[in-house]
Amino acid sequence: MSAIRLLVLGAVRQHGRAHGYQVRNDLEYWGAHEWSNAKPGSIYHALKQMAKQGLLHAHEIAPSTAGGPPRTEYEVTEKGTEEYLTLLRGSLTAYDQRPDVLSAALGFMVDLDREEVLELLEERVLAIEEWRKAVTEYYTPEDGPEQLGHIGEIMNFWVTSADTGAQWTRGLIERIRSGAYVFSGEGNPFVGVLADDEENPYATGESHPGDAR
Amino acid sequence: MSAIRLLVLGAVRQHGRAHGYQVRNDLEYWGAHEWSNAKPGSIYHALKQMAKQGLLHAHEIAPSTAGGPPRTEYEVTEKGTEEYLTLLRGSLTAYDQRPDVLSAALGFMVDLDREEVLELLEERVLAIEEWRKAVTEYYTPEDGPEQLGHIGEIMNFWVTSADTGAQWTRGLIERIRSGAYVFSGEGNPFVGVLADDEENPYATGESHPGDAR
DNA sequence: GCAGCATTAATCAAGTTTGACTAGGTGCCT
DNA sequence: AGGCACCTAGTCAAACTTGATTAATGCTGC
Repeated sequence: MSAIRLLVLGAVRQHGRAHGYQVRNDLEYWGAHEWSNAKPGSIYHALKQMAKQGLLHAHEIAPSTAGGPPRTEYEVTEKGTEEYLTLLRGSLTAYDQRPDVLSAALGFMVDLDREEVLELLEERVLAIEEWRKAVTEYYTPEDGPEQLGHIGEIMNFWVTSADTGAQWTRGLIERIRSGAYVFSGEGNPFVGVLADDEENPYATGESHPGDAR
Repeated sequence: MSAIRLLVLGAVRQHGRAHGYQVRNDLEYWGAHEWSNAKPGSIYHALKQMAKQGLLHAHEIAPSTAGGPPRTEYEVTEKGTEEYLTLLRGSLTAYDQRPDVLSAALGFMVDLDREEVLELLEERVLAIEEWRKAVTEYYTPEDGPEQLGHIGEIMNFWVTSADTGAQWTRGLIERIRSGAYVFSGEGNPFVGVLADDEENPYATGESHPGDAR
C-alpha cells in the first residue's frame, strides 16, 4: 500500500471540500512530490477510485473560476473518515520500510490524541524489534553468517535500517511526550494547507539534485 | 524504478539460461520476496517485457521435466548485459531512498571490479550529502524551522535517514577497501543460485511477523 | 490402480502508477 | 491587436503490480 490514499484523504479533509488541483497543490506544498508517488495521475485516480468506493462524495461543480476545465469537488464521507483514521493509525504503527508511508502519517498524526499517538509509536518500536529478530533468525545459516558472503551485506543493511528506524522513533516519542506539537483536542491546531488566494512559497521550480526517482 | 528488472536480469545471468520458475526460486532464496516486489506476476511480466525489448532472448522449450505447463527459457542478450550493468551501477550510486533497489544492487555488486564499486559508493555518499543539503535548504522557512510545527518531523525523518544511509555506506566502503568479499576478476566467485536439484533451505513457509506489506 | 493432494509453472483480471498530453483562460509585451 | 508564455485543471494510454486462479504432472496411501 502506498501513501497516496492517506495523503489525498488527509488533504481533502483539511479543506472540508476540495477539488483535485487543490489537493495536488497542498501535496506539493508539503513537499510530498519529492518523497511520495503523488503525481497528478495518481491523485486524480485516487479521488475517483475513492469516490467510487464511497469514501469521498463527489459534487459536480460549475466551470472553474480561474481557467481550465470544469472541476469536481470532493468531500470526505463518514466511511472515508473511518478509512482515514484506520490508514493513519496503521501507518504510524507498522514498519513497512517505505519512508513515504511514515512521512505521510507524520504529517497527519496531530489528528489523533497525544496519548494515542504515543501508544501507536510504542507499538511501532515493538514491531521493528520483532521484525529485526525474525530477519536475523531466518537469514542466518547454521554455519554462521560468514557463509553468506557479500549477500550478508543485504541483511546487514536491513538490520541497520531497522535499528536506526527504532532509534529515531524513540526520539520522536520523547519529543512528543515532553509536550511538543499541538494534538487533537489541545486548542487551535496547526494548519498546513494553502488558502485559496495564497501562493505556494515552495512552488515547483526545477527539480532538485539527487532526485533519483 | 523498482528493483525487479535488476533482480530478474541478474538472476537469469547467473544461470546463463533460466525459466521463470527458476528466477522466482532464486529470488526467494535471496529473501527478495521479503524486501522487494518480486511477486510471480511481476517476475513473469518483467521477463516478457524485457524479451520484447530485446534484453532477453526467449527460447521456446519443451514441456517441463517436472510437472506443470511447458516453460520458456530466457537468456540475457548483449543489450541485456549492457542494461544490467547500467542498472547495477545506477542503483549503487543513486540515493532514491527505496531500500529494495540498493538491496538488489548489493547482491550483484561483485559482478563489478572492486575499484569500480568503491568509486560508485563514494559517489553515492556524495549524492546523499547533496540531497540532504537540497532538502534542508528547500524546506527551511525564513523564520526558522520551528515555524513548521509537527511538519518539521517529516524533514527531520528524511534528514536522519540520509545521514544514517551515508554512514552505513561509509562502513561498507571501509569493509570492501580492506579486502572483504570476492569481486569480478578475483578468482572463483561466490555463487548465490540454487542448482537444479538443490532444495531451498529458506523455502517460504508462513510469512514472518512484522511483514506489513 | 486410482482418488486426492502437493508441486511446478504460468496466466489473468483488476487495480495502480507514470509521464506525457490537452485545452481553456489570463496577463503581459510590443 | 496579436501573439506568446504561463497557469489551471484534468485526461489518457501504456506500463506495472497484485493476488487469485488455472493447468499439467507426479506421488502416496489404500
